[in-house]
Amino acid sequence: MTDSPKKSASSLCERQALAQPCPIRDVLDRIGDQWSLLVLDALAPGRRRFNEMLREIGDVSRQMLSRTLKQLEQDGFITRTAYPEVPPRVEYALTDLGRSFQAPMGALVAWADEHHRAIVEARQRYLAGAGG
Amino acid sequence: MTDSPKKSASSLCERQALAQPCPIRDVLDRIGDQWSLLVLDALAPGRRRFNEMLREIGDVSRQMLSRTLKQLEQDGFITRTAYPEVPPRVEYALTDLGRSFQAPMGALVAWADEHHRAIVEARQRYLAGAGG
DNA sequence: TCCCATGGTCCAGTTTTTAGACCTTTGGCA
DNA sequence: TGCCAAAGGTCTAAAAACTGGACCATGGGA
Repeated sequence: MTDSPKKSASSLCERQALAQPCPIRDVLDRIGDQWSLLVLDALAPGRRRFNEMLREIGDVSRQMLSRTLKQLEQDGFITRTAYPEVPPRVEYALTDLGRSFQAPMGALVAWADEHHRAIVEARQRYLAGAGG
Repeated sequence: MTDSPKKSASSLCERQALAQPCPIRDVLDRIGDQWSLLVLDALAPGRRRFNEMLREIGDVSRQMLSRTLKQLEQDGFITRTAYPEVPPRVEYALTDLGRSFQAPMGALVAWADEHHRAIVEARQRYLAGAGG
């Protein structure tokens, strides 16, 4: 085939040909990183403080948690409320937008839960057959 | 520290306290990287060759595409078929497992599409208010 | 008085990702 | 006959991202 340009339209953008990035690529850049989903999930039950999330997630570094929270706040998924106390208290909570994201995230989690076994098995098969 | 165990049960794992990682963390580690979702999506319409995907995704490096494909194959999302031709031809395609993943991914994409505007607005609000 | 806790930031060292050269083999073209 | 292109990767060096831990300011408790 001669590199026909008729790449059957995919749901995600084929490329950000235009300066304007496509919605999905744009969103994926945020929630597709290592921590965003975990953070969003940690906030699902309710508001949380910084160190609380740090402990809860467990393997996220302060810097990444800080950065992730900042980005999620920037994109309107969460709110940040700082109380002028000593020691300082800062609480993070989901916005309506953030809560609305729980539906697709839930679908993802459910899928993962349901198919985890199949994945583990595939992995073992692969290692048995190709990797040793 | 007493490490109180009363962290309100979240849908994602709180921590991989046990050697056995929780399903979701495990799955997220794979599809939560920079490229997996894009690759999976590129394969949604049908089988694809390596360089084809490289061009289609556009901003993925050869190495990362190669690595991502290998991992997705390892986890049973896709198959790799090499034809003994010259120049070599290798085709990648979704497995049943991979196809089953399109549902939750679709939910994610739909959400992104629907809420992209809100996100962009939130971002602008944030910049206007806090960043300059 | 000293230390801890809070929410971050900063720094240095490590890991991951990138861009680009390179590999192998055969066909097309001059 | 000689040279380049194409395919699907791999390798390397440099850039970027991430990590762990120190550090900041402040007030309460030991």
